[in-house]
Amino acid sequence: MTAEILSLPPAALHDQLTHRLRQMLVENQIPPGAKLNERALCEALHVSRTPLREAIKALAAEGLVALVPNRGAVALALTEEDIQHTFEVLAGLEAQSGQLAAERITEAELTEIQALHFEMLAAYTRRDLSHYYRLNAQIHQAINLAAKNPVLSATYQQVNARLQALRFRSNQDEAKWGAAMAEHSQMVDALAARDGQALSRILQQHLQHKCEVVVAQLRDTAPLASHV
Amino acid sequence: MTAEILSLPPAALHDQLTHRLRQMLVENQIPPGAKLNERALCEALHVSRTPLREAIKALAAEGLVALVPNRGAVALALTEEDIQHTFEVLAGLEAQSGQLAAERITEAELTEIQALHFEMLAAYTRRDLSHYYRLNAQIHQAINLAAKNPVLSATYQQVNARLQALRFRSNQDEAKWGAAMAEHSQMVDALAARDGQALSRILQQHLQHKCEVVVAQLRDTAPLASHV
DNA sequence: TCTGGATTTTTTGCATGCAAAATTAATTTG
DNA sequence: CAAATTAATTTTGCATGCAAAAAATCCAGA
Repeated sequence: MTAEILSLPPAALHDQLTHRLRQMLVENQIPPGAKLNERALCEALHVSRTPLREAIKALAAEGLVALVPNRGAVALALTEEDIQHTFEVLAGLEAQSGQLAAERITEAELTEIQALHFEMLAAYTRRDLSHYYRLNAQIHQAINLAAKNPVLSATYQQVNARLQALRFRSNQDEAKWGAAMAEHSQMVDALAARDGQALSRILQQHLQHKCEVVVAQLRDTAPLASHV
Repeated sequence: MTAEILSLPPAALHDQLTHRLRQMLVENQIPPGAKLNERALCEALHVSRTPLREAIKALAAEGLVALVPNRGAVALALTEEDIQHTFEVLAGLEAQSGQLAAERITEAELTEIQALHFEMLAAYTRRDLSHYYRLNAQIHQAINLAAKNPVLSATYQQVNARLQALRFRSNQDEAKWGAAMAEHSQMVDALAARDGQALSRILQQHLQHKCEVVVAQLRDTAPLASHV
């Protein structure tokens, strides 16, 4: 299984760097608005500037960093408007995923999603935010894969990555959390019933609510940092 | 209006190259499957390899070229399946654009789209394919802009670019063309009525039909090239 | 102490150089 | 003569070097 992978040449350096930097951005190791200093990153990652710069250009095309002429790259810093626009697109992509997944999902895939859902219920019951988030992401990912459209998956991933950095610090309040959990239950029911319309609607709502949570949190925390 | 643009420093070389190469790919000056030879492109575009390679990495992130380890980049060559997946995503994005445009379009924007529609009717009547295509693209673009979501527009553009190369050589038959024109009339009506649901449905159908035309054409022409 | 401007330092952007891999050509061998 | 090696050429991938732009520092003068 891994034999062919081992026989392949190791991924090109610029590709490894793209992944590594993307991870750093998504995990907030490089916070929004921070400058990407080439020399510093080169030393930290033990590479020369050429492949690093290539990776940065790729991430710029993905929308994770912004290029400022003669001033290098800056980690994506979303305004409240940007966040709403991005969630709106993501909601559309998830709605479509849901629609298609309902049509194309296999029994095995459905079973796995149901299992993940129960795991998430357990994490919710324990108020284990970390596991909850991981399972949440896995479920959305699974629905996406069930739509059987790699282009849709790739597009979804790309847009979603821009929001990951935000959600890392989002721990919602009790009421919202319960509502999100309820929506997830509805999602699984709709999937089991192969009701694409319903699933689509629920996902759209779900993302809308998630957007509200994120924006609310931003309003709570941003003012503290604004006078720095 | 252009004053501030003129005062800005000229766009970075790698950025210019990204645009230039994207154009070459979209206009089929670099045909699908063709290798992007760095030396050749450097000489043709009078630049060194560094900014060229950066541009190629950006286009790879956009999905317009594929990177093959140690073998450089290859212009995107879509299989029939890829085309269907891509059209499916594009249809979803346009459907969302239509939905939002119906809610957010201004009178002025609607008027302009109606004007473009009549221009397109004229081009259709003259069987002027070139103008027809340009106006068609402009109308879809205008609907997209009317949705007032820059993230949606950017995502749409990126996915659409992958299909542009195909549509350049697509001149559909009479019946299909008439049907497409009829769909466009329905689109304008739905927009005027601010009926997002209807517009969304029509756009989805419209893209579905366009996909069928492109795939049919591919089946007609591809076998001729397959024994080369 | 604060401001304005010149100078130094840093940083970015691009060109070039070199080694490894891949491709092509040449040569050998059955 | 064809298949298989081997050698030569090309091409990619990465590191380094250099110039222009930006940022930081320093310093004079109010």
